[in-house]
Amino acid sequence: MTVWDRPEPPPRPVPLDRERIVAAAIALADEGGLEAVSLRKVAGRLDAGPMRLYGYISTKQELFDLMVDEVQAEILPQEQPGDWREALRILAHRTRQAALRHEWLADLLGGRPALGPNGLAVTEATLAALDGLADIDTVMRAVETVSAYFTGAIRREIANLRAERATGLSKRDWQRASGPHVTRMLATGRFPALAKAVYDGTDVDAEASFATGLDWVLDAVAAKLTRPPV
Amino acid sequence: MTVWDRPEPPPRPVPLDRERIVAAAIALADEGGLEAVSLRKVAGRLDAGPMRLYGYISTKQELFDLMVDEVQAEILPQEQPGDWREALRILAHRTRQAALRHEWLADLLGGRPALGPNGLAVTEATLAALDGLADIDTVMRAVETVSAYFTGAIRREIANLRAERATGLSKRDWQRASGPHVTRMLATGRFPALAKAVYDGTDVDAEASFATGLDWVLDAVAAKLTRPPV
DNA sequence: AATGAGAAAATACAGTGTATCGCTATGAGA
DNA sequence: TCTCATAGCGATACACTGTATTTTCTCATT
Repeated sequence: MTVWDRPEPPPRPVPLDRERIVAAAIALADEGGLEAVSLRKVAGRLDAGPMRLYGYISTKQELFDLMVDEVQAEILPQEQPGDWREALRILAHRTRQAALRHEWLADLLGGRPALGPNGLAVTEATLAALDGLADIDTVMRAVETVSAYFTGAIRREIANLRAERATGLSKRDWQRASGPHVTRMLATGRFPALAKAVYDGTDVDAEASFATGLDWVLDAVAAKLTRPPV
Repeated sequence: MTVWDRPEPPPRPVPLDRERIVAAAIALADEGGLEAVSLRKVAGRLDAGPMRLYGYISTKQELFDLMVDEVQAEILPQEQPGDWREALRILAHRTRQAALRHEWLADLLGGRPALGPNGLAVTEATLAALDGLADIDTVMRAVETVSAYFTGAIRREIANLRAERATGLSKRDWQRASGPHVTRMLATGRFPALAKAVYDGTDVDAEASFATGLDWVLDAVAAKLTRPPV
């Protein structure tokens, strides 16, 4: 019996692992946002049935956790610079850049504790930057404060970016002229400070604004680090 | 023909308005989190069919927007204190308290621009606190920085709170002993700074931690306000 | 060759957001 | 008082979701 007579063996299912699953999910999210990620579509990209995924994750939320952890690998800088301030600044900016590459990250940022290997590594890097410069509690407070800032700032930035994209207008134009509701509200005179900000404020670009706020927060941290370390 | 002969008129549908819809949605979210809010359930609480809601909102996302705006009314303080620092501190704390009352707020905070009447009022109050103390751009940067901080901090606090609740353990105990994964990771020695923080750090309560970080950020703002106002 | 175990697939279910569509009750006009 | 247009409402429908359960199949072992 030659090869030609024997039928081909039935197609074995392509092997799966978390890495491939997460990669597919990230690709979907990059293309269509978080809500484009469904277990069926993820599995579909891997030529598998949806239930197949449940061997690797036990809930969709866990898939999101894996996605976040995967992206946090992009955040880790190659090498740690000496200056604590530079280290924190870099971490913050890299997080921001990751969120600009993967906008869905903004929806997940800060939503759950990041306990994956890369998440822990990011936390480690953050703490390490300040290690020894003050007592542990001060260091922890500093880390929490800085990361609360950039988490919040990134979320707001992405939120605004989406709003601008949805209306097709720059934030200023939209507030100033074309957002009928906002315009009307400002016209009521009930929001004088806001009106002043909208009409007289300079339209500074997002990155600069992020960097400025970050510097302020880092200034605050610097001031607290002057106390003697333990 | 007496009243008794005449049949009752057919039951008129109970009138609806956004206020009642939003109240029902908030009640559901308070009880079961954001994912307990479905248009069917909201409508059900009002003895209406799901499609009825589409006369008042055109998308579920809009319902969320209305919910957020409603809760922001709780944030507005009754009267504005004279000191800008006190004003910002109060706004931050009231936001935090609102999020503790309505944990789902943490999921929505910063997710979309808050353009509802109460959202605008909160922004106005925040800007007004700093009005005249510096040039507009500095004031805006200050407002953005402070609110980025407390947005991020609140989100993290709620995220941790949920994690603790899910495991039934305090954050420290959970990290220190019972979270097998974290324990194992720390034992690898790859996260020395993190291990030190977990084992040697003091377990300060969430409100104090929030307040401390907030004070630091306010210090930073204070330092920038010293420049001459316009 | 039969059997057992394990993985994958198919099916199923309860629920979701939203589009569409006929009905019906209501108020305006005669 | 009757008729008619219309707006609002309910029902129905659709495509899709996350996940439980059941069925089928493949392979290694006896």
